[in-house]
Amino acid sequence: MKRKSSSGRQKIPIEKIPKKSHLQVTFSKRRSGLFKKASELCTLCGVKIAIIVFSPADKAFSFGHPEVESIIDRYLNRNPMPESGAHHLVEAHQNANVRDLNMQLTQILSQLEIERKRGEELEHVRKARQRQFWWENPIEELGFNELQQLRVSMEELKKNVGKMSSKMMMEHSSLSNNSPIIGTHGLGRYDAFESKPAESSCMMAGSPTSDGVDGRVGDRTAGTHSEKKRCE
Amino acid sequence: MKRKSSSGRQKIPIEKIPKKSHLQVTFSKRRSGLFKKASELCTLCGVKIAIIVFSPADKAFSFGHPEVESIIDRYLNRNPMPESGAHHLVEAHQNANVRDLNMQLTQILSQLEIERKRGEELEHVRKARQRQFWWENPIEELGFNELQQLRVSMEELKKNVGKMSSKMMMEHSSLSNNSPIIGTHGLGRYDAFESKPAESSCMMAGSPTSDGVDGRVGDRTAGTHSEKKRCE
DNA sequence: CAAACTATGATTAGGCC
DNA sequence: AGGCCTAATCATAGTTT
Repeated sequence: MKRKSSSGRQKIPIEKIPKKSHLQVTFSKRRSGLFKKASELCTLCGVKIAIIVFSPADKAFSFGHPEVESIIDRYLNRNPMPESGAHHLVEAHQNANVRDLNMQLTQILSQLEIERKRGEELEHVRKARQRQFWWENPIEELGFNELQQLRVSMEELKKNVGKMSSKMMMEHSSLSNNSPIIGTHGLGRYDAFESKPAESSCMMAGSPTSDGVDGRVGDRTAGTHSEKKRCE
Repeated sequence: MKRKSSSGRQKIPIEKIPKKSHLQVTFSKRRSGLFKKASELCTLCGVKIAIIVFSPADKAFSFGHPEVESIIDRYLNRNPMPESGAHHLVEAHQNANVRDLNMQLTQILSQLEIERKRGEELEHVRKARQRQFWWENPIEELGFNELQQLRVSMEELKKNVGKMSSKMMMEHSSLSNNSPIIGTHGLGRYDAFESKPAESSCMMAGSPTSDGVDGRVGDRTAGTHSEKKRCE
């Protein structure tokens, strides 16, 4: 095996990177980092930010929340009065595509953030639950009433999972290639008790590699609570 | 002596900070961090960057190398010609992509919501199970497994969408450039920002600045503000 | 060779002064 | 606002594909 696979992050002097390829990589990474920071600042403090970057190859990269143009506009004429120039509508429409794109992107990013939090919350619940499972000490007393109730609950749950999984498969098959998500082999039957035949279509491929949640150090923001609702 | 003068840096969720004073501090710190990052990116890669931030109190802070205005100008000056047919196609394509992304995201969100509900149900079941005896009911385990698998799948999907989203951002960002303009402007001569933050290129605009307000007026239509974006 | 992943240490920022 | 102390996050080099 290897023991010391890398020397870790090195300090580099803040001066122009001579090596072109290296520069390109650094540029990409740092640009994303910058945009990410900006986005965080946006949501944390609820402020408006616009960033324009001209790459070494003179490409324009921009980040804007809510939109680059409105912020620029406000900056240029520090006159935050409602715009009345109707004659600019034509021009505005011409750029509508780009602006709309930006806006949608902003929304998507924000939604993604929310979704990520949800996922983490779920995982937390799952882990806690798992722990409980292990810890659990069987009690010999069991009321028939409660057992039946539990049974009903499980049936419901199973049904729901089945429905969901088939739905997911449907939607996924419409997706593209690089989604090694749900396999196509059925797990056969797990209808250990009264089950509807309809749900035999529920099949999940266990992908053991995808549980890298704990392995990744960065990128995960552990939301602790946040019961928030979506904005339609 | 001191034992543990602080608990160290804590993780905070990326949502709007409710406490006003805290928000102000965070804003200041992160803003300088952002500007510093930008300056490093400037120096390292020799690129032009302009950042405009409107503080919670609506003050304008800006960072620019070489100057905000020139960069803004360049950014704005590169899209007055709509009749290039090729661009139209590209934009349409990207819009389609984004729409598609949005659609998928919506689906994911709704699925996630369902999953969350199931999670709650599971929690309920778990609580019940704590009191009950369970050894003869394998169905529960199966259901749990399925749910786990579902979660894994969702995570995969989420990652996928995240990647796509980022890719879209990159593509979109680089879209707005298509005309090679002047690139020679003697950048790369400013050395370490970190030693002296008060360089000429970094200016915090407070209030006066009179600022000739060059002819750049208007050109904005959608004045959507952040009020409606988030539901807190 | 570029993209992706990992290990690791530099850097940032949250909680307190 | 200005530091200190840490933990969280990030950037980088090395490695892999």
